[in-house]
Amino acid sequence: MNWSVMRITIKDIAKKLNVHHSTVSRALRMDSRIKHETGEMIRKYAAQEGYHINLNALKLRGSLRNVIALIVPNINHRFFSNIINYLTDLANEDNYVLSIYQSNENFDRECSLIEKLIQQDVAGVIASVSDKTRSGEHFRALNRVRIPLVFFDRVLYDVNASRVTANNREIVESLVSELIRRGRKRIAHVSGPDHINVFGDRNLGYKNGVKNHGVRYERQVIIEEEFNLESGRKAAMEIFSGEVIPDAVISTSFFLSMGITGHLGEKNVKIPDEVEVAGFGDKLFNSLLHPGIISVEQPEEEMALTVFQLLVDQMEFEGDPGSYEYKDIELKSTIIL
Amino acid sequence: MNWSVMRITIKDIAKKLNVHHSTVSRALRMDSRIKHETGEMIRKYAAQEGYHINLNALKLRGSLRNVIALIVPNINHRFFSNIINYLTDLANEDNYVLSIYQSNENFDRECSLIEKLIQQDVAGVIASVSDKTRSGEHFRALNRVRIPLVFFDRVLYDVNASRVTANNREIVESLVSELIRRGRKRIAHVSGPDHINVFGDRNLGYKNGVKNHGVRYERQVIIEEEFNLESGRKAAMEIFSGEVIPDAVISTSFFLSMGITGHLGEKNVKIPDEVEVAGFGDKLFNSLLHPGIISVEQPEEEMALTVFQLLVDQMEFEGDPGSYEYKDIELKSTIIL
DNA sequence: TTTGTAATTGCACACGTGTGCAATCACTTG
DNA sequence: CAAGTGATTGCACACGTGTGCAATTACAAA
Repeated sequence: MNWSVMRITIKDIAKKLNVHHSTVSRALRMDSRIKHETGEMIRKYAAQEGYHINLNALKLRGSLRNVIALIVPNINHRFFSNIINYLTDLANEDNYVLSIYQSNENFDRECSLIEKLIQQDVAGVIASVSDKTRSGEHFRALNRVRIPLVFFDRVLYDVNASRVTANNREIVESLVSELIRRGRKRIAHVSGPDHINVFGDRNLGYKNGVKNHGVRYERQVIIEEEFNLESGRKAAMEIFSGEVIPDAVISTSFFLSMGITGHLGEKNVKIPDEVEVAGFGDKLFNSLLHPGIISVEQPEEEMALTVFQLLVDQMEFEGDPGSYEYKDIELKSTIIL
Repeated sequence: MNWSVMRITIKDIAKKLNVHHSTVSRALRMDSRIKHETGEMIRKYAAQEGYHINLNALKLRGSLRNVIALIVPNINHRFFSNIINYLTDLANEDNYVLSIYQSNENFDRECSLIEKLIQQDVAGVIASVSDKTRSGEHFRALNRVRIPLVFFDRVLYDVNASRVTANNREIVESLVSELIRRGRKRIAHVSGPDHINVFGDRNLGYKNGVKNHGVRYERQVIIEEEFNLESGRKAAMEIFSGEVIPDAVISTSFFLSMGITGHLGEKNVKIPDEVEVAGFGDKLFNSLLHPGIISVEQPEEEMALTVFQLLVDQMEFEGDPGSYEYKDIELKSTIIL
């Protein structure tokens, strides 16, 4: 549709009504300097002709920056889609438009997305990085052009940005304690690679946990591939194939939990009697899957709120750029029994 | 961060290197008319200074339209997030950027989103409307400014647009047949209001189905509020409270199914022996919830592909605007036993 | 009527980029 | 050396909007 009939502009309106385009501009913006009568005539004509202001012109002039970009690894994930829900509401309340992008756990796409955001001159960026991302070099481009940036959940530490995370290490330590309190002796852990802070922290929490309680048994399976039913099943098979099998499993993701409980179900292992399963992932789905499952509820709403406030704080900061103090905030998750 | 250090532009580069900005522009675009040596010097300097092209300027000139906007009612929904996954890939392959927006089932937000998209002059719009939307008046604004539009799933018929839907009526008819084939005599239906095509079609399919088979029993509960566990529970309570209770239930949404099976579970009703449950919703989650559940699998990937092709077709159409033939395409869902 | 003042509108420029055309330059050929 | 030719670069304008300032108009007071 390149023939795209030229959209009507203030100049077109001005020409028709024999006024200057600046007069039209003022009339539409309800500038008090325009005679009421003239203004009404212009506004009426504009409405009748279906005039739409051109935001690209405003953005070019630098008089409009109303886009907040959100980059998530995968929309198809309760945690992220819940965060998105909260953020859209918050952005709308403050008259921002939230543009949502997903990297699809693809590093190159993350890079090109960032470049595109810079080129568009967005007002701010909120990001949770892909699981392939190991360095923040590409995000530093945002620093250079002074676009405010807030990481959440999966964060990077080699970039100037505020960060909001959950207390992943701590909560897994607590999970271990809780399981031990319940009499479990052999707790296994199915998680992701250390280079992603979320998993690294949880892995650390697991190790600390078993160490704190002087437990000998330690069994951790790191899933490098995608988290899905299949990888969860494979992990479960691996864990439960040896001679000494665990009596509890902590899983780092909903889909892994699914795979694990699926495998156990096939083997007729009773949950939670024989093996207790605890995991991250949506409370609702966890409880639907298995009433007995212990789940970690992440502070999603609070996280969205905090992220948004930090971003706005940065966007509205007026002082010397170098003097802005980025913040690292850790929120508390909850264990749902 | 209003102090936002002025981004470097081609004019800045031109000034530093004592050339005209048009020369810089050409050099960066690898125009062959620029002497190789000059070009290299310019590109080197630009890279070193961290130059980023300003897309807003390009968009203003009209020489760039690379944004496809996607409006969904709710991202927090497997069907939509799956579609989003497919669409992002497709858009990326064709060098479009997919900007995702959610109306949150809010009519006003849908309106203002559309207005914003027009103001930004996006290349095309893909939409699935909110459940509050009854008229397409606000979408017709896209027609007026000639922005290509494709509806999917929840569509409107009073707007010039292509439409891609699943065979909702037909598949529910088939569901009814299948249930009857399995010996069920009293099939209930839990669904949404008629004014949304998706539900209207399914409701019709249900009615046709029972009529086709000469079944006397007909029980349909229309949920006007949000679809969630609670509304599903309430519907189940309503259906199973009377004297004559059904031996099968068809549910129109995953969360409703959840609520229904939850209620039946509490009453110790055996699924699928005593009551068979069939429903729309993600195959994966349905089967996780209850192995015995019958689920309708919608052709998500095919739908995304079709939608995208129709949009591209429209965007690339060069003929007389009035002569473009919008298409209505119905895809086939599958019943998973 | 004249002057002064307030109300109203017009003018010119800026934002960053690309492009048709003219101008300059270098170099070859006669 | 002059002219012709091709390579290279500069110039001016356009895209749509907003704003400081100047210019014009209208109206009231003297």
